[in-house]
Amino acid sequence: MRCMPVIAMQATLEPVKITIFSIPRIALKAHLTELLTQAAKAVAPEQADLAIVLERPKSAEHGDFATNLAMMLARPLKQNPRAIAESLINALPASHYVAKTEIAGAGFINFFLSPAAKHAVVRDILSKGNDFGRHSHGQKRKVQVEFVSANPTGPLHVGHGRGAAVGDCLCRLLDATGWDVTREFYYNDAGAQIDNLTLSVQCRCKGLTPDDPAWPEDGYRGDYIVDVANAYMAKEKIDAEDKHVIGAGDPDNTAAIREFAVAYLRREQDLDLRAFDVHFDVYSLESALYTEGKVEKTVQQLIASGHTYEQDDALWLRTTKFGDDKDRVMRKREGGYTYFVPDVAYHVDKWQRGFTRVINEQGADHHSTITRVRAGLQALDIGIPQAWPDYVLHQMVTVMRGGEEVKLSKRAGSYVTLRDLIDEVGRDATRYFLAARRADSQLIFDIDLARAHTNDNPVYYIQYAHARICSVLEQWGGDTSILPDTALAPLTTTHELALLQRLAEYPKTVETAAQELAPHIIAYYLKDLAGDLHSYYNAQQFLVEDEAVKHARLALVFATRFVLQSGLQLLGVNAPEKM
RNA sequence: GCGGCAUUAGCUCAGCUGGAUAGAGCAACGGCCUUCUAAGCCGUAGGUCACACGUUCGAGUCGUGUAUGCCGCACCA
Repeated sequence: MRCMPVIAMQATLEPVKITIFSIPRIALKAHLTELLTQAAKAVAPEQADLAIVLERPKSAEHGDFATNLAMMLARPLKQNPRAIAESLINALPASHYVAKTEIAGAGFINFFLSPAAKHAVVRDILSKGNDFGRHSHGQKRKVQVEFVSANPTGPLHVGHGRGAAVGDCLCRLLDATGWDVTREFYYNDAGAQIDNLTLSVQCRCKGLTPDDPAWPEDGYRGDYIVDVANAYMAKEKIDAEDKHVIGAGDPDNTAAIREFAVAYLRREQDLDLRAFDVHFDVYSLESALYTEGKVEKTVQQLIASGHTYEQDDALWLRTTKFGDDKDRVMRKREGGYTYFVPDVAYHVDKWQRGFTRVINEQGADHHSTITRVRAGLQALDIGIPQAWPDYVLHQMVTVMRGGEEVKLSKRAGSYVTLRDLIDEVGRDATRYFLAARRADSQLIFDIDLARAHTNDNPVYYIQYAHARICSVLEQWGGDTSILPDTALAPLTTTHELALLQRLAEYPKTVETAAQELAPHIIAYYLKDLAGDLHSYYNAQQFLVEDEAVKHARLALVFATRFVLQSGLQLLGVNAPEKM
């Protein structure tokens, strides 16, 4: 059958009568590592410090765990790897958890776990419920995640949507791994873009259109500007997050227009985010950094640090000392500060609030700010680490509809907004599609696919797996509280073993996704898990006559349901009980 | 020109600290509903992992170079 593997059976296999309540995957791995360490000590005492690597083979034929230890020892021992592998296996202590070992390929040692070891994960899940897969590695340390941070100059577009989906999932992942997460949104409500917004609204108030010769060159041309202008002229009341503004109705009152327009658009963005089920703990305003004197204070400290200089009537920061390719202007010739100055002040504020870990999720088109902000923080010399804060950058989103690209252009106003997507394809599908790709690769959002209620659509595929389980449990009608104590010995088919294996990988998957700040790993895992469930479902009946078999299978799918729920929750996607 | 990201099946994309025969989904073709929801399953076909060198037992993965695409390179944000 298999191409010439040397099978070495363990001397003692029998007494698996031992009760295994819960063997986390990691403990199993540690157990095998210990066995190998002892074997290595016997075979190659000189190489005792060699790190033992155990990995999960891609193919089930290669067992549940494999090690390349024999290959690593081949060179120092000057022996054939397969011969070394045989010696290692002979020196391996017996274990209840190991059913079989074999040598394969160039000298891999494959481990096949006993059924009891594989079943353990079901008990583990059913005792922990939705907590299965959660870790406490974060030790309740504080982490702040800043994301979206759109300028209040227009509705959120798809790019912001990607930031919202990815950022929110990051928060959920960090929370699941034991961090104390603060979600923060930074509004750039000061500066030139807001002046431009104010001017654009004012022009609309006065009846100008973008086609008019008097229309400002960089003015915002979108129709939403008309809405803002109309609301202002109609003296509407805006209830924003932290203040209430009433339109003055006077086209010449620039200050009033500015305040109204910003409040109006902030409210719009808040509503969009709420519809996306994304919520923030803290909203920070750029304007507040000015009014509270934090910008000025930072500037004074930078000057005091000696890293600034005056040239051409402007104030410069010597960012080249901190890895930038050229120095940057801090205070412009006409007096105002450039954007990165309040941004540095903002990050000083974050640091002083005690966030030793900060993650900024933003579009890759803002990449250049990273060096500048970090340089400013380093120049202050207040003990901030060089690589602080962390950044997660997402690449551009291209929206496709009917096989054609829908162009994004904020200034032109003809772009797909986040709200458009939510309305058209639904919240779940939008969130899934925007979070299911690696952040640093460009994303093509296919509206037609996302809104398809067919098996093409991975969102429904996953949700359907969950709904199927719920349906089975409902038809069974029994009390699920008996399932955690069910004997699992009847679970022996390849479908069942595959599902058990997948479930056991969940905690590691969550940990990896959190560590790498990569929510898409969860999305892919869920697709695979749903696939295992669907295959199982089609291959075998769960509600069978034999009570022992039925209960064992129900325990397995019940456990699967918890993991599907937990994973979907990490993505912020619903787990419907019926579809 | 400089910097960042990318390049894997016809299309959209995975591929964990280097490991065994590179994987899904869609599209194509062929099967499965008197049985727990066919929003599902099973099978077939589809590849010079952009290219070239290098590192080593072993490279899609690491290094250097080249090509192509996107993004950035303001006294905008």
